[in-house]
Amino acid sequence: MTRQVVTRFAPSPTGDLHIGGARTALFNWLYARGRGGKFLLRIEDTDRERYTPAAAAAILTGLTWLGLDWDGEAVSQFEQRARHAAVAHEMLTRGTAYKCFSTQEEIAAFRAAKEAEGASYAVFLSPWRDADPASYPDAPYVIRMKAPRSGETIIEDQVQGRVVIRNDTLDDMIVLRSDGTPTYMLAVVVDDHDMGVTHVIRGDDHLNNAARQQMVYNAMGWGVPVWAHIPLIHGPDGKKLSKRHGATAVGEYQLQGYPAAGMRNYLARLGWSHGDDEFFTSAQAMAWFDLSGIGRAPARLDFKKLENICGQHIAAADDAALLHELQAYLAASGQPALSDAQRDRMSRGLYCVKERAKTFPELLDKAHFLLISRPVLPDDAAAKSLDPVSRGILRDLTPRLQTAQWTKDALEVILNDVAAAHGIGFGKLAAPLRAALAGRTVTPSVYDMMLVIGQDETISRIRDAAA
RNA sequence: GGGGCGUUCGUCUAGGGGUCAGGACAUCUGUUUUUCAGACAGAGAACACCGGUUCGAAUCCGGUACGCCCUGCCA
Repeated sequence: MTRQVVTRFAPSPTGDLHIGGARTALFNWLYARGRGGKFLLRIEDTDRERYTPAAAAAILTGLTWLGLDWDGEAVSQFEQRARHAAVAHEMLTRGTAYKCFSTQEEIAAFRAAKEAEGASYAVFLSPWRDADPASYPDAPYVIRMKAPRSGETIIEDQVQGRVVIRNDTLDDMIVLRSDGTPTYMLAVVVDDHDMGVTHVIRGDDHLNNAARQQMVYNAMGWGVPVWAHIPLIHGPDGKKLSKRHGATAVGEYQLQGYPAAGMRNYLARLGWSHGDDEFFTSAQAMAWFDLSGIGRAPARLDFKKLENICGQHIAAADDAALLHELQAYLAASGQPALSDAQRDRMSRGLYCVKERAKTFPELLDKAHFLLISRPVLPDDAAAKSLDPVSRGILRDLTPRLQTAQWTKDALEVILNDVAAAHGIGFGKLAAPLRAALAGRTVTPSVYDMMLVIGQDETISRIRDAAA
């Protein structure tokens, strides 16, 4: 019988949700959700000096915006510290860990001595590893894992393959500090075990750590989870992602108006592939996602591709859902909400603007003609199309429009007639009409605009411009 | 220093002994005898390097270079 899949995302709350972390969360989410499993969240907040509640909240906000829902309550690693300490002491009684009374000065001296012998670096070998408890001083101590000194530790990684690490390159890592608090290496293992995590999918910066952690599983006699270490994301220049590359926090993407579905699609495709599929829904991604599709090389962020994918998602979105997300964007970015009238027009006109927008700001810009109210103020370029001759043509147009049937076919006949009557091509008529209707030179089709804003508004706007 | 991982068009990637090395984004060039925007069509563009195994290597092996990660009483 196969166990239910349980994955987790375990960020440390040191700031906003990082784009790389977001992708790690996405992979875990996709893997669990695609298999009817559970996706858990744990905040690695054991470092109290760096912990801030605001940072922890920012991570939840980021995940929520991305649409990555987790099962149950987010677990606080810090709150499990008593359990961690208990496990460290159990390792002591099992003989898989020992008390080490070496001070940091002694450790530094040990290394200095080794370096003097020629080694530029040496793993610390504690003199207390096999010491008689009777010789223990009454002094602070740490608990170190009694790691195997020879042989090798093998990580069967679903992404990296079989990774072999010689045990003599690893030291007896500390599992419990002298103040009684657990270290990360102990805490992750205990928490993952306690939470029933079956698959650990995380950044490959943890690949080496996996060997140490596997030793803890073994020391406690626990089953080892399935490992999958995914490569990190780099900036467009191939260097490690940093503030210098612009947006690194998912919150920034939200503020820039990228749709969440597009973000998920783009992020999923970064480092993972399903043949040549580029554009897909989250439901498809869940069905397709598998560890075997993850690559081993780090990927770079490509904003052009992100935009392209987002544009496809906006174009394919259901109008009502799109309008809803657009309003959420407005609220999140601190912009004024849509009035009832604007929302009404938007829902009628979305069809002719959504195919040309890659982000929400762009969508808003393309929808300018249906957001504004009279009088329409033409921008400089549009004003040039409204010369005296063109205004005369627009004046000839209005009577025809007043008696027109408000359908595309009927309007097409009228516009062509008027253009012909003035001996000009359709384009020459469309330009001033566009300027009158939208005050812009770049707009949806003039027919769509007339249909969406309606007969009265169309005629009024033309009259305003022709006056 | 030691250890681990990586390297296919500019970018994301497919491909895992025999392929004209495929797709997507981006770029360039065309087309669009009624619309700015765009849409469409086409083109250029890659197996890091050096050896080895093999009839045959982008694919397997070794090395080099470069990059990243780990090497904390951080996570």
